[in-house]
Amino acid sequence: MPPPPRRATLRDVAARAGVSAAQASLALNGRGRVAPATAERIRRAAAELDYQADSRARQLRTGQRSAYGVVIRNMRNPFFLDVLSGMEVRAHREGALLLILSSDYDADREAAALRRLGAEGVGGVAIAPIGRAGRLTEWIPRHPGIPVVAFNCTPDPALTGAGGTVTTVGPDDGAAVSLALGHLRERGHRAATLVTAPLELAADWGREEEFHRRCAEWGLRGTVVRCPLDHASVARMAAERIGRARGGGGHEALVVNSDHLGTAVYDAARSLGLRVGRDASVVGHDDLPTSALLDPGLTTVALDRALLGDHVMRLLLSPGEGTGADGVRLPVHLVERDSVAVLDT
Amino acid sequence: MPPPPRRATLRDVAARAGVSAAQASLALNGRGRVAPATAERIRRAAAELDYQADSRARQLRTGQRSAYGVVIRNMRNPFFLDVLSGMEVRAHREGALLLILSSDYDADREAAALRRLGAEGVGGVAIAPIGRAGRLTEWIPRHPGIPVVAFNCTPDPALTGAGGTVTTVGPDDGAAVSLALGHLRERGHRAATLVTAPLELAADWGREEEFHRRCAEWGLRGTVVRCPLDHASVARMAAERIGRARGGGGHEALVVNSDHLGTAVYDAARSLGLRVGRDASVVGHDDLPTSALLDPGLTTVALDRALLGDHVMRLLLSPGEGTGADGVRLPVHLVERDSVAVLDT
DNA sequence: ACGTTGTGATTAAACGATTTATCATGGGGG
DNA sequence: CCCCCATGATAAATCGTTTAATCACAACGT
Repeated sequence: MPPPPRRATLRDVAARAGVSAAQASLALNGRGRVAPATAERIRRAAAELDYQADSRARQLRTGQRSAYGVVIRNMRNPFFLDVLSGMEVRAHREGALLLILSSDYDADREAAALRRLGAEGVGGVAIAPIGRAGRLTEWIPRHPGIPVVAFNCTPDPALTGAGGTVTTVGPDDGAAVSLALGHLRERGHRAATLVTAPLELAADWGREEEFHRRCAEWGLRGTVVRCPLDHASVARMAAERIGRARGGGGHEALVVNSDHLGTAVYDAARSLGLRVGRDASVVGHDDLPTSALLDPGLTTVALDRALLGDHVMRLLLSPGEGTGADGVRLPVHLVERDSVAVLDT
Repeated sequence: MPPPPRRATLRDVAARAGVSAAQASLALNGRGRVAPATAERIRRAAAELDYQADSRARQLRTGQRSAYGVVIRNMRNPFFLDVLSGMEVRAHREGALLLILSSDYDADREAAALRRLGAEGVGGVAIAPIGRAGRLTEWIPRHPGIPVVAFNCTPDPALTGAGGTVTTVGPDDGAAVSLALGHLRERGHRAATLVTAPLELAADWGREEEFHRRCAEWGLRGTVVRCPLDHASVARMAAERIGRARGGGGHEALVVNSDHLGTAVYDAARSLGLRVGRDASVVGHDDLPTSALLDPGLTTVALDRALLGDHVMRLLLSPGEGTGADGVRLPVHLVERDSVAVLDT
């Protein structure tokens, strides 16, 4: 009986070609001095055995790395899918692999994921961090030379100062806020509410600062409310605020950081027997596929998600290339639909 | 100047604990005979250095594998996102990692992805195959002992017979077709059209066979049309068919294999100035988030996508456990909305 | 006093690839 | 005739880990 078949190894190829393993390696990588005839024999042997170098062994020896880690906040948000897709396209072009983990908005899981990726010998880590800097600041100096790209968050000096090559890429927070607030202002609004995550989870505090600045500049009454970013919590919070505003003869205009939460606001309005775009206003973020289909359509601040993914991957593959101190800020645009009421002043 | 910092290695830990690398390894893995005091010293050293065993080296030595490959058809379909999410949850519980690649409906890319995963030393491969069996049949015998789970496709004898541990998990095609056709029949339809991918891409031919069987059984006029499964092609095809049916005084009822394509039918109807659910009918598959928001709501055959992912991952981790010859068929249910017209006969 | 047993530690070999140093051989030039 | 060099091939070290084989040493029984 033949031995149980196993994947062909370099020795097998060498043996079949009647040559040493060293020659086989050199020939297949086209590196050393190998007689043309021998090289050909080796290549044929490799082809016949369908030889493929064990990537683990190779990487162990050479120290090079071809897998890249991606830590996202959760796997159910279509937003990430498009980002991943953008990353995948470029990764495929460069022969890189993507290891995908979810932190699930949990700091411990995030830390565990990072540890794991470190052990796995990954060539870089793209992460949508939760909270400000967090455990990432500890990880970075312990993994020197491994580029980190933080995406979808505000550039954090604590991070870039941690020693490694850290780049941040995300939407241009300033522009996003301006767009949302500008739109509200144009439609006659004098007040706006920014809905953001609890302090320990929020990674886009830049947007918040920008919000205050703009409100001051434009004389809007700006409020920031922190709220767990799940559907139920946001719906509850929105219902409460919309109700209160209406009671006082006012009008609640919410700016939420995802279209997912926009729909929560719709539900809140509906539960109050009110209609978004008339009795209350929302501006979302991301322009998800569902947003155009809502009734009324959700006005939202959008960016090219695949482009975001592409940038992330590019920065992972050639770190720090052509980026300023505060990373890459991607252009955003407003998708104007009907979720913002026109107020006559 | 101190040497450039690198990740701590087992030797470093051993050195710091004043002991040999072997003892360090044994102590950290709790395997051999090591004095309690020494073990403690080693553990402390490891903790101080934040040591984490290099997974590549370990796997090279032990032959164990902890990464699993996932080859999906394309990354932009939210369907896969939920499947991935389901996989990720279980993978995380078992300490497994997910390597995600996209075949992009291209046989060569699929083959390349498989080769790559083989070289990467994955512990198993989950794949949503394109076409019937395809290159997968060559890959399997060359990678003995590596479980393969084909998902979202009809069980293929060519695959299960290829030597390895191959399991198929997907929706119960029979039930899905029955549900769709049954619904049409209840609403007075006497004819139905199944839209499916071109032969070389279709992985769910079982559904087609079932379609014919049911149509015969229920006396429906069943047509199968093959069509590239992108929005434009389906829209064109649908417009053509709907127009023709109407011209002949009939009514076109399409069964499409994804809600993505359902929206293409909506567009086709709209371009003809017609309304789905009245002038033409569609039954989709998957119940995507957008489907409920369409106007009229898209009637669709759905399954629990996270459960699918969970099954896939479970079968990857403990191959062949409690599964019959034709794999796991998941229950499906009909989400009844308004995209199917009621015909009075 | 001496072999036995057992404990705790070390040495060394492996995993599969890459790469440096070494070696054999034959031809050409002095 | 001898030396040197180019060419093509090989042996051996290495990456970081695990693990089988070995070893040092003390305690113990007879």
